[in-house]
Parts: sequence; structure tokens; C-alpha cells
Amino acid sequence: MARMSPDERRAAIVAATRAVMARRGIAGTTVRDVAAELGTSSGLIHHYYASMDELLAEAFEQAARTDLVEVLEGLAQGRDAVEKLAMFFDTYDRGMREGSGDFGMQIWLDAWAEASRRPALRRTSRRLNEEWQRALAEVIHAGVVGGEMHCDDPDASAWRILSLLDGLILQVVAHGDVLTREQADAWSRTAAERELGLRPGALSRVVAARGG
Amino acid sequence: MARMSPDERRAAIVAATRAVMARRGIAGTTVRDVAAELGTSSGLIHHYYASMDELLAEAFEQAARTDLVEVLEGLAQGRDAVEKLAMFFDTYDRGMREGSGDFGMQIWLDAWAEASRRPALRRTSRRLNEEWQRALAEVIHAGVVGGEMHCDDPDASAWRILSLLDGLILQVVAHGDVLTREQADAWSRTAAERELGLRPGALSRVVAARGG
DNA sequence: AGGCCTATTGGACATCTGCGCAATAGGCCT
DNA sequence: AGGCCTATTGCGCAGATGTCCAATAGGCCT
Repeated sequence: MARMSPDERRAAIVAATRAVMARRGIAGTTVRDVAAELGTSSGLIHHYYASMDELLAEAFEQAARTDLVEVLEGLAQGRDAVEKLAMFFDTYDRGMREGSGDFGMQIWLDAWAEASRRPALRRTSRRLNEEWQRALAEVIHAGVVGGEMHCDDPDASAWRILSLLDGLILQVVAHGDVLTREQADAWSRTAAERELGLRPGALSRVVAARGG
Repeated sequence: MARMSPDERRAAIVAATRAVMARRGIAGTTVRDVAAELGTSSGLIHHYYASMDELLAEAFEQAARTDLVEVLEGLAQGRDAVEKLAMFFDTYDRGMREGSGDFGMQIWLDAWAEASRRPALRRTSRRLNEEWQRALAEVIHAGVVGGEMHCDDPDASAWRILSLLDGLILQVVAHGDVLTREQADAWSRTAAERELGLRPGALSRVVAARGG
């Protein structure tokens, strides 16, 4: 393989790790998988990362941060609170499908399960979840102030909307077709509309066209 | 080790597996761990269970079913649909707090994460989740027929109520005190009240007194 | 060109995994 | 007592995993 600068190589390794993680989950990602994905030797990975744990933590951190940034960018595109919230669902739904039919969401199930046993992973997972909730809560708060939404406790509503979304998607990812992605998506939007006193359909998909 | 009847031995193996699972998690439970816990050889486990996946699924099934039965018994105590639903939350919350025996919510996080990698576990996890949902849906359906509740789609509502509960509890278990159990409990009841057109507080705790 | 630093290789190594198998032994039958 | 069924043993096998290391080679210096 072509010789790279340390910075480039580290970035390439983490990118490959994220790709494997999206396919196999955190627990299912091995050094050899990453090396194969990268087209290099396994020894090279250890030349840059002292341990596999360190690499996995770094890759999860970056993957989670990327998702968050994507959501925040989605929010920014909305012109009012309702549209921002609809964009939130759009982005979440899009981000959930990584690659063709595979769920990038699996890494979150792994992270949540491993959180109680791996302190570094727990801190990252928790911090990211809190940031998602905070972003949601801010939109809701703005919506209430602007008179678009009705809500006594934006903080609690944000947690409810986020947790329902997580809970529904969890069923899709873990159990296959017990629920469809479309149901999880539509039902969570419906629940959010009720939660915030919006008319039914107010949070329907903003971008109808979607690339596959 | 003393010779046992097949039924006794199978029960002993599953009990040992549950004990190890509670300590190490589902993914961290190995044949040799179970054998050591039981004080026997590893070969014996395979004499009774064709694969580790099968054993883990059986142990998880038993642990999870214990809690399901508890919830169903709670439901049976309610005199009408609203009271049954309130009892549902009571029992869920109690099982969460007391962590009766070796079973906590953590095992569900493990199951959901491992489901994509272990077919038998996925089937078991999925079936139990569906049973929870079905029990809830039946109560809601009865409540609608009896005029206590309003709901267009009891099936969808059941999934939403259950998934919100899962999603909130997930935060508590995985991330510690980002949310409190009290918040998860209260918020999910509130959401269910709205979902089913009940007056606020209709699903408040039935049994106020509780030992600590 | 020659030298030196280090990115990169490819495999060795120890450990752990699930699983299978031949041998052993416990206990119920006649 | 003797026989037979099978619960139980203990080890071995093949594969996977993280980690390490000596050897190789790419490319920037003087």
C-alpha cells in the first residue's frame, strides 16, 4: 500500500473502522476486518493504535459526532421551529440507513449495551445523547416562544420524542420486520405532533425525493 | 459431579447461565464460564444444548419471561382497562427498581445488541417483545370497546407506549443519572394518557406505598 | 548517489472460542 | 451380581482474535 503521512493514515484507519462498524457493529469489528477494508496489513493498525479498544472508541466517537453534526445541519435548514423539527426526523431517518439497507444504528445498540461496562464508551454515548436532546429541546423552546407549538416542559418533551424514536428504531434494527422503518418514522412524527399540539401531518417528510 | 436427571440438569445449566449472564452480560458468557459456575465440565453443556446460541436464548427467555409473567399478573389485578394499564406501569417500574433475582434491564440492552449476530436470540427477543406489545394492545382494545379510552389503532399505540418506555429506561440504564427512574416512569405514563385520550393523572401509580 | 528514518509488511504467538469424541463411571434394571 | 444405558469427563481440534516483531521498502534528507 502507498506510504501515507501519519495523519492521513490515522484518518484512513478510523474511516475504515467506521465502515466495518456500520456493517458488523462495535463488538463485531476486528483488526483484520479493518485491515481488509483498508487493503493493508493488520500490523499497520497497531502501528498507529496501541489497542483495539482505543481504535473502537475513537471510531465510535467520530461516527456519533458525524451523525450529530448532520442533524444539527438539518435543523439549521428549517425556517421555523416546525420545519426544523421535521428536518430533524428527515435527517434521523436518512442517517439510519447507511449503505444499501444496512443500519448504521446498530452501533448505537452496541454502545448502549456496552456503556455500563466500558467507561469511555459510556461517557461518549451519554454526551452525544444529551446533545441530541438539547438540540431538540432548543427547537421546541423556540417553537413555544414563537407560538408555533404548545409545551409545558420542552426538556421532557425532547426526551420523550428522542426516546420514542430510539425505542421504535431499536425494534426495527434488532428484530427485523416486526416493525418497518416507515412505521417507526411515521409513528414517531405523529407522536411528536401530539406532544407539541401540532396539527396531524405538520411534521411530514420535508424532502419527498430520496436517493437510493 | 453428581449424576442428575436430564430435566434437573437442564434446569441447573440454565440457572448457571443466568447467573453468569447477570455478571458478564450475554455476549460475555462462554461455555467454560457456565461449566465453571456449575462445577462441571464444558462437554456436559453440549450434551444438553446443541449450541451456545441456543443455551443463551433459553436462559434469556427464562429470565425475560419471569418479568413478563409478573407484568401479566399485574394486569390481571386491574378491574378495568385504565387500572390494568396503570398496574402495567407499576409492575414494570417495580421490576426495574428491585431487580428481583438476577434480572435487570441491562440484559435487554445486551439482547437487542446481540440480536443481529445470534439468530436464536433474535427470535426469542423478538417474540417476547411482541408478547409485551400484544398484552398492552389487548388492554387498550378492551379499553376502547368499554369506552374508557380513545384510540384509532391499539396496535400502533401499544408499540408507541412500549417503545417510549424502552427508550427512556435505556437512557437510565446505559447512561446513569442523565434521567432518573422517576422521570422515565412519570413521563411514560403521561405520554400514555395522551396517547389514549385519558385525563392527566389517570395512570398515576396505583400502589403508593413501597418498601425500600 | 548514498544514508537514514519510518511506514508497511506478513506472519508468529498465545489465548480464547464453540464444539466433538472416545473413555469413564453412576445407577437402575433383571 | 451382572449388564446396560447414559450422564459425565477431559482433552483435542479448528478457527478467530489481539498483539508483537523482525524484515522490507518508500521517500525525504545531505
